[in-house]
Amino acid sequence: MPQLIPKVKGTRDFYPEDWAYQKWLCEKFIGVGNLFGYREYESTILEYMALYLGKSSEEIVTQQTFTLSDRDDKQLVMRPELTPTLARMVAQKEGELTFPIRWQSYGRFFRYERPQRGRGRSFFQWNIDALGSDSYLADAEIITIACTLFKHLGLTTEHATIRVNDRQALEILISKKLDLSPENIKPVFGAIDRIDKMPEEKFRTYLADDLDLSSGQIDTLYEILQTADLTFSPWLQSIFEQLDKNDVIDFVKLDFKIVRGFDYYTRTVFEAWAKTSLRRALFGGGRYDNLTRQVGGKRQVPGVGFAVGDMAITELLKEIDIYPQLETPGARVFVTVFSEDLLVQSSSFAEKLRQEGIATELHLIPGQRLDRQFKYADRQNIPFAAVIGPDEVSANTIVLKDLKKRAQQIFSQNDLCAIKTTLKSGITQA
RNA sequence: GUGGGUGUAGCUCAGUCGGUUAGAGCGCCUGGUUGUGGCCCAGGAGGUCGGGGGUUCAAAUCCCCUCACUCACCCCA
Repeated sequence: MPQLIPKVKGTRDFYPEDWAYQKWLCEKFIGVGNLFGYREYESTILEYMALYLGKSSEEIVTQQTFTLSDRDDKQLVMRPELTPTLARMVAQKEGELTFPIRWQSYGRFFRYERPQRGRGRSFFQWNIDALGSDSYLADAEIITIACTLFKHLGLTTEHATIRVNDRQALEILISKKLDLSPENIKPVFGAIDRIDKMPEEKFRTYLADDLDLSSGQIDTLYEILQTADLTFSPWLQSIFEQLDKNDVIDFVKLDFKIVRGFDYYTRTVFEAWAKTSLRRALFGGGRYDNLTRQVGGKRQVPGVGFAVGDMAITELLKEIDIYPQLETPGARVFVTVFSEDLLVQSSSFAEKLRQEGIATELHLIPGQRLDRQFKYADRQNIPFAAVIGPDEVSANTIVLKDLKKRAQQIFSQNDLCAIKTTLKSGITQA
């Protein structure tokens, strides 16, 4: 006996009921995008490594990609994210696109990480981006879309929050107040999002020893981070005012500790976090104003967008108990086969129903008893069963049974009109 | 990548100071009822106890390795 070959670590199988959920989730995403006029697109899953080097997050590219070589020894990567691909697609056609463009995409992505709750190696991600506008309005629209997604999924400000920051303004503020040169600012930035993850003493030692900051600079840094308000960034102020007008401001707050690891973000950055025990970012995004040029485009096309993975958001829906109960669409009618010599009657009746557009299953196991056939139909959640036995054949009728209501009725085989009506309304009288 | 936990039937799990042929509930199959599914009754199938190695007269049980899952860290969707 051959061994059962396991599925690849960190990947998932989607059985019909699982897939029904995935489709539901996808439709929620795309539906929100459509509401704002975003068009769908898709691209390749395989990309060249060069597309990501120096632009994306270094850890993701060097340690968390599935890589392979093609037969010409070119290094290929299973896409870990979509934004560089989008930038390439835009750069390729920068002369013919009408800006601003609003695009969205839903697809599969791969990261070689340790699988965990809300994190796998193969996952789905919804990306939504606006390119060609350098106005704060584009950022406000993108964040509004994120909040609308929350609302459409049934999530409130109790469940999730979006933390927003302005990387550029914070950089200017810190380099000025700490008197740091541009090359010294990056490591300090990298350390900022770790401030809550270690005790203050330890963090101060780390800043002093590893980043060579004086105690005065460290005090100033603490002071800046603890007195966060919007005055440092007129840009963010405009965005927040617009979010207030869009009635989504309650989902959003300023947070200096959000800097994000992706190198291409230039200005606005944001992350959504669950407020429950789930310690996972639900989505993240920001403004990337130089990315098309970094992938070889001639023009600067400013962009802003974000990406939502399916796994963390699914864990959240489960945790707060709003994971939807969905039915997998199957047949409306199960046509039983009374005996093998009457198979032809049943199969031609089944075909007649299908020609009327009614989803119909014909019994497939020869010689099985009628009670088993009913049991099968019941378990499959098929609402109606049809019987054509010797009595029906001689009278040219069928028996149609409503399995939910446990009632049945006799119809002429030719009276498809009445049968169709009954299949919609159900059988009330036994 | 680092550190914990778990792995026994299709599912949920009992069973370890090592000791006959490894158990339960649910599910599944067959029959009771050869023209009717949710209940009931009777019977049945299904496990190399995750895999490999070791200790022992004897291993699901003890030891080592490995794999899978899982939680925390890291990072992030």
